[in-house]
Amino acid sequence: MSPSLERRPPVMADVATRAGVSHQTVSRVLNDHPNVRAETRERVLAAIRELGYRRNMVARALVTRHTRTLGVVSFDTTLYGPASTVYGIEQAARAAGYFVSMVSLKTIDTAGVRDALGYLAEQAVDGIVVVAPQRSAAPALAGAPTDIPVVAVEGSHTGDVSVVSVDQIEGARLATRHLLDLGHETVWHIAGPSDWLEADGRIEGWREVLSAAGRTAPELLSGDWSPRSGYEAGLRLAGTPGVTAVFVANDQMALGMLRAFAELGVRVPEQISVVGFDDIPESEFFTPPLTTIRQDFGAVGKYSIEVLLRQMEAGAEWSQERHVVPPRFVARTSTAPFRA
Amino acid sequence: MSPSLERRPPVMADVATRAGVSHQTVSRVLNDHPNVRAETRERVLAAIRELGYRRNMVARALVTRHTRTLGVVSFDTTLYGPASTVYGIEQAARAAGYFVSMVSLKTIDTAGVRDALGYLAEQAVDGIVVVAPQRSAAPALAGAPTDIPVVAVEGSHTGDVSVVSVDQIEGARLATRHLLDLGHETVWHIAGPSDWLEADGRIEGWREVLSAAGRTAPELLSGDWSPRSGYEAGLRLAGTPGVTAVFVANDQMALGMLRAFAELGVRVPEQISVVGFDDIPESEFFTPPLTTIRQDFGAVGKYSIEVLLRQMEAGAEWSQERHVVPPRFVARTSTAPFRA
DNA sequence: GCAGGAGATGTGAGCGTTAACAACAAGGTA
DNA sequence: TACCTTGTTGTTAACGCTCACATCTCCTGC
Repeated sequence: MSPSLERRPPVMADVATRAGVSHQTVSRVLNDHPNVRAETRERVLAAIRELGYRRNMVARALVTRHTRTLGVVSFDTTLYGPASTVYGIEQAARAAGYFVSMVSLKTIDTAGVRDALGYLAEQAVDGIVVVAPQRSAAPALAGAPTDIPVVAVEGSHTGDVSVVSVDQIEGARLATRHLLDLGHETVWHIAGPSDWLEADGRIEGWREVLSAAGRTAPELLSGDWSPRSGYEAGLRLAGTPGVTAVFVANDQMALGMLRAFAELGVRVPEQISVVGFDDIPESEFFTPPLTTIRQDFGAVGKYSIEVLLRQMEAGAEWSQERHVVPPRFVARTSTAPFRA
Repeated sequence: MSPSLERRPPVMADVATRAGVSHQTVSRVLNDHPNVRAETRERVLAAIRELGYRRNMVARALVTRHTRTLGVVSFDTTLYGPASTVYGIEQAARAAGYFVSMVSLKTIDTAGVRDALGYLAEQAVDGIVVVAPQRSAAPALAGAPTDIPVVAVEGSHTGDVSVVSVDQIEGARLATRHLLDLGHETVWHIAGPSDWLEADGRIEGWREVLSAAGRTAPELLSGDWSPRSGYEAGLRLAGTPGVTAVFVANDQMALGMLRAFAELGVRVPEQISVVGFDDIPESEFFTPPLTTIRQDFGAVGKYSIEVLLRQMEAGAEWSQERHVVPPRFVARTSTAPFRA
């Protein structure tokens, strides 16, 4: 078999031969090195075009020790929040000239996160963003490989990794305060799963505003973020006397609650006011349109890449940063003044 | 400066020295080569553990010409459909021992897809899945690099790439037939954006069933998948006499329509029956719960990886495959028999 | 008119791994 | 005993690129 039959993609040396220069000059052109004569550059570029040459990033990475790839570890990217965050991360990363290698975890646990970090380290990514909103991910982050910069999104502040997150406590404050301002005596809360840091923050903000106003916090209910769990909480609340205002920890559970209330003939907002959290695209069209707290997931993704790039530049002695994105109150028609 | 201060991660040669063997033997152990004495293997593994050695996949990729990375090009992974599909792809890829490099496009156009494919080719991915449901992506796929296997998800069947998709036509048939079976004289349809192949398929199935039943198809309305566009279509339809059944091309637009009907006092399903498409997690809790067509996005992702891996094994002469995932009718309470 | 410097290009080594082949020991067969 | 097989290990050469350094040319200034 003739070796010429083995059609291999052209390499730098082929381009060099064709352009009548050395491979090093080709490299210079490709890397925008200043000291190349314009005419030579043109000749090299022409050869590249003619041969359909594409630089082998693997060989390049071997010597530069940079893959220009960032790793992203995330939990269930089917959910709107993680999906939006990862989308923001990906956009920002590409804008900065980086690729993104994804690892989506089905369940977040220390071993899962540690494995994911291990995979990515082996892949030699230049940096890692971990979107791990559960408390159980923290130990894995604490024991992360020290030679790769890591940024946590919505993660806990333990360990020495930088964190970018939405101010959950402030969001909960906004929601609770809004309901109190409408004249409600107190506000019920449907929390997220107990392992989630976001759920914690929302409980904290809710409790804080309530006690600052001298109100007693009602019994805490909680769900698992799903519409169904909100539905079940709604069924329970509808049978509880004296409930006039509910702050639900996310929009999907709020949707389930609205459904439960509709089935039982409880009118929203006339009888009970409901506030959600997240502001998913659907919320505006719920029945009734949901008053909620908007999280700017895109901004979170963007900032996480900013912080990560900064750490990558800083090299060995990066400093731990924290970036907090403010939430925003979005008024719709699922809340109304309290009427006895 | 002493060179020992330059703490570099250990390489294969370090492991070899420590274990008292050659680097090639270390390589053999790492690659599960059979011809290594058990005792030697143990010694090497011990050295690996002690040194915390991790194989450099970049160097490996340079010589094997395989990166064990798959590229995924997708459109707006914020949407439930693409997000779920990509999630399925990622899970299946990792199960098969592959990493996933993501490129999310903000808008799908020929240039965007071509660029994305170019990036991934440069990254030397072993295969590419393109989730490009728009017709305008097709030309880019047709001119895709021929040396990397490509599978299109929900893509058009032109060109020589393999395609995995949900049977959109059949889904539309199920929806339309269901409404006719309930006694409705005809069925209105709110289509998706005209550039989307899925929108086309749903129109086709709808038309087919209608004409097979000898009914005339009403004027075709269309939206952009967003709840708002469904809301606007709903406003229009509510003012149109004789509308008793609507098949909406996705659940989000159906949500908007339900909202419009609620505002105008049109009762669903008593006055108008509504069927959606997708079965997003929220649909079950709409007011009323939405009858819809479920797409198994996870299966689509899984099959796309299966097909892709098959093509990668086949090497140069792979054959074009098509895999169609059947949709499923999901009955809820947004539809009812026609009552004059 | 020639030293000195700046710009443009080429040469050789090395990144860390796997592939191909060589080498050697141990055991079985003629 | 000689010989061939089989298993185990080592040696050397790529893979395609960038880096450090060498070389050569041309321009400037005294």
